[in-house]
Amino acid sequence: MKELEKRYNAKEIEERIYKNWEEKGFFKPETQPQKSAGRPYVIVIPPPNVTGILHMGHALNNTIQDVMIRFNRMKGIETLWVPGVDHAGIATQNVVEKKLAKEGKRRWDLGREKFLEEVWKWKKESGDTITRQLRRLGASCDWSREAFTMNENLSKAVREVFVTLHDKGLIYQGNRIINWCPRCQTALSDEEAEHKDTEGGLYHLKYSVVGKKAPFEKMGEDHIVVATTRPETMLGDTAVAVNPEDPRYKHLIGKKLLLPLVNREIPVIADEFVDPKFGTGMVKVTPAHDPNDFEMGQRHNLPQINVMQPNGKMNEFAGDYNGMDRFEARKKVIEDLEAQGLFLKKEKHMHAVGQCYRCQTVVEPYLSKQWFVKMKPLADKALKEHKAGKTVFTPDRWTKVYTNWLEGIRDWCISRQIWWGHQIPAWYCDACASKNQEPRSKDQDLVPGSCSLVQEPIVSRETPKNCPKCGSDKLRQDPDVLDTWFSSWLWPFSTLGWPDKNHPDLKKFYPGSDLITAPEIIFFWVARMIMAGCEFLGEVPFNRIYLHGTVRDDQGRKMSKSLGNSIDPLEVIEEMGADALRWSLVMLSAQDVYLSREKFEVGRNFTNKLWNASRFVLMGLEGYTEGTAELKIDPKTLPAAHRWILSTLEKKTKLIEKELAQFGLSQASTELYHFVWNDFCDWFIELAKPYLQDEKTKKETQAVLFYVLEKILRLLHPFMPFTTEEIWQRFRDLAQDKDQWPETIMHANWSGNAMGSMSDETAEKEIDLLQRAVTGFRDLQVLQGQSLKTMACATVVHNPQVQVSFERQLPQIVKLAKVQSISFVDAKDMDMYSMRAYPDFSVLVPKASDSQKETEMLEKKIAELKPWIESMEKKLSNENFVARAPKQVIDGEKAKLEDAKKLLVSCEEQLAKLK
RNA sequence: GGGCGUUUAGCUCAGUUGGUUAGAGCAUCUGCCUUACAAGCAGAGGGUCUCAGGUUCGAAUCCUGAAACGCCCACCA
Repeated sequence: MKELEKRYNAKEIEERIYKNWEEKGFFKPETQPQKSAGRPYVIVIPPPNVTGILHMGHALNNTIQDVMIRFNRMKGIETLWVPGVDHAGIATQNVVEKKLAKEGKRRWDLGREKFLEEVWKWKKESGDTITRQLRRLGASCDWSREAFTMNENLSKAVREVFVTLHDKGLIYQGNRIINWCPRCQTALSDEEAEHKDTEGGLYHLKYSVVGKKAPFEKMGEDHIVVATTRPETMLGDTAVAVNPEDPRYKHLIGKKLLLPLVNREIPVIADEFVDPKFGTGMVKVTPAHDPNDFEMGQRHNLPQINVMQPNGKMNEFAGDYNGMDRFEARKKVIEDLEAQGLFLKKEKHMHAVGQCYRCQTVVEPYLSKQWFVKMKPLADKALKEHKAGKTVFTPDRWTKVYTNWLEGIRDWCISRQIWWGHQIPAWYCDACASKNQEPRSKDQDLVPGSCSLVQEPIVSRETPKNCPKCGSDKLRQDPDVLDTWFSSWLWPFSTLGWPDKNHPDLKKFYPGSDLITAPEIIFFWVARMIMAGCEFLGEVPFNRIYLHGTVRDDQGRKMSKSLGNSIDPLEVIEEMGADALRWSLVMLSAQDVYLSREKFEVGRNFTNKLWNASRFVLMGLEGYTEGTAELKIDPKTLPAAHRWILSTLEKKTKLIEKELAQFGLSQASTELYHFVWNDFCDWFIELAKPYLQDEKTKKETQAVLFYVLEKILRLLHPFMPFTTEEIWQRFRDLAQDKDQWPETIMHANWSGNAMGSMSDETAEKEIDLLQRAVTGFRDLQVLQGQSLKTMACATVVHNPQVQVSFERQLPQIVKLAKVQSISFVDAKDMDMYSMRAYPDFSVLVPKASDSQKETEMLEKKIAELKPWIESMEKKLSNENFVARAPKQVIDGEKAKLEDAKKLLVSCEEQLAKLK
């Protein structure tokens, strides 16, 4: 037998073990030896960005998934965890653009094709990083099924979905106000604009009534005042609106105003939207730069004047401000208005400003032509499935977040003006375009956007060669690409071979079981996946959704690179091992995880504890040749300590299984922690030592140690796969029935093969008594500042039944309490001793020379007991209590009261004698 | 403006459908290198369960209200 090394070498062991697992194909469902007949357990990974690196959020998310996967695999359920990465359109493009910027180049300098080559090159170089890091974490994904959103098949799925929805009329093009990121220069969906409360200004501007000039005399007569947060957009104003019922301004409706700086005449219109109570009750209307104004513009048939370029600089319609950045223009507009006496004031104003979720740039509500998905019909299907109980959220509170969003769903803007992604499968015919050269209206010229052709596009699964109308081969594909999430929302089935409806993986593994992810992406991803599943497969893609906490730093801030507060999981792995990282994360994951470096010590210390306990057990097994996965001894013949640990093992196993079945990972790990550390290491190993010395009990003790620790390894394996595998292999080497043991602990049954019940209440009571007695003696020794190794101690026991147990455990108590001997004495002799009292018994040690401490101790105890007894008596004499409380509670309280009274009497007697 | 969450020991958090003197880890203090483990062992101290009402025989737990902090959503310029 190989002995375990004195120190656990995480790095060496973990790398070696993972390599072996993967090479042997242990992660594939196909190689799993024991499989039950039911449905398989399937998880799809939330695909990390292809160029990303592993951060703590990933570490937590993937640890949880791996625990669930390994747990189910060991339960004998066929298990598949599909891994993969996301092309992450904007994010990846930004990374590559930044790289180019260092060489002083922009993407347009290269052109589309060259640029995409660069991105693919970058993907090749860094694309493996994240999956390599997931392996380091121990993730037991089936890498043979690794997917990538830009793979051939996934791209095919994207086209299939686009065309299907288009044919159903659920995908359409529209001129709308969307969120525009001037830095990324693309449209964003509503979800991609993060609203952040910002203190800005509310600027009050004066517009003159046509024919009047500053200085003005009366507001509402010769001029009006509008309030705006973005004064530079006034250059695109095409009206001013008032509420039709507002008596102050009724007379102005239909009058013309002179828009300053650009000197355009604009009408005063009446619209219900205007809230008379806000600002001045007059609203400047800029249909091309504000969603509300856009709506109003539609209602009143107002022109839309776009005054901004896609990069956030003003355009030629902004007159003198052409070429100026929007924020610069904001300042200049105010300065110029002030010079003309048209700037009234600036008020401080808190409002939510949208920011690009990829680069934090302030987004601009911007009018452009984009592709949209009509979401209502999809959302309705998902809601129907939810009402049928098909989507269960844990924790439950997220359910409402999910359904509320679906109920108020808005159309999804899916086109992006970037290059990295799935190009939209829509084509325009240049020949047709030039033939029916419709004169484009002025309005349309004012609307930028890359797909602003008037022509109806050809939407097709296959790239068309010729125009179906005129036969020309001069087809141009829509330059836009699809939102990254447009491929992600197909993930649960595109990774399983869809749109091939007969793909064996799809047939076998769809729908999946659980989705495990962070709540931040409920809308982006979770809800959309469910909608896609319902729409295209007619079935929700997973039944349970577990949303775990967010990883934060110890001040509660989100971990992020820019804040510099992130802890690199790989550094932790390097330093303490993946198991330590995993264990710590799981234990902390009851809710949001607040991290600091020291928090990982729990995991490090625990792996170390397990390692050392195993070392001890394996050393103690020297010469033992009867190790088997099953206990071949009748538990009834064993000493109480042995029966107790077996009983406790069984109890805890059930408890942990229950927790894991309902995503109680943190609770399960805490139970395990205490079982292994306190019950097994602190008590059982210590109790077992003398039995190992004795030839008569040696073998049975070895058998129990072997059995229990081997089961502990199985229970722990989902959480700390590496350490448990390493140790388990040593047990396997030792096992007599080696052929009964699978090649890896991954394939061993999680709770061991079912045996007769080990539950043993008598043993549990006996060991509980032993523990309290030992603790009592230890406590007294410390209190008295003396070792009792050479002293005879004593005990007083009232209950004859307890007396029997006590006698049986006496040698163990002597040993563990480190006292010379223990004898039973009469209560009347108690004054010769110091005492620690318990309900059933008292432990006594010879008195210290000074009785000072002794008196204090007794007085304290009495002071504690008296009020308690009083309140308990009151409680028990309460008729209502006796009438309504359950019998067990009453009996328990009564027994406890009796014990306390006895105790009080003996304490008082002793105190009297002392004095 | 809506919705949600949190508030328990110095710190981080558990606390299962209300029920036997409220628990753990870290930190602190005391004593130990006891041949598995000093990343350890054995002990100790430390809590008006945010506040105010209510329901109940009984509340950290249920209800109402308040405060503080945090998160999500929202087109009031």
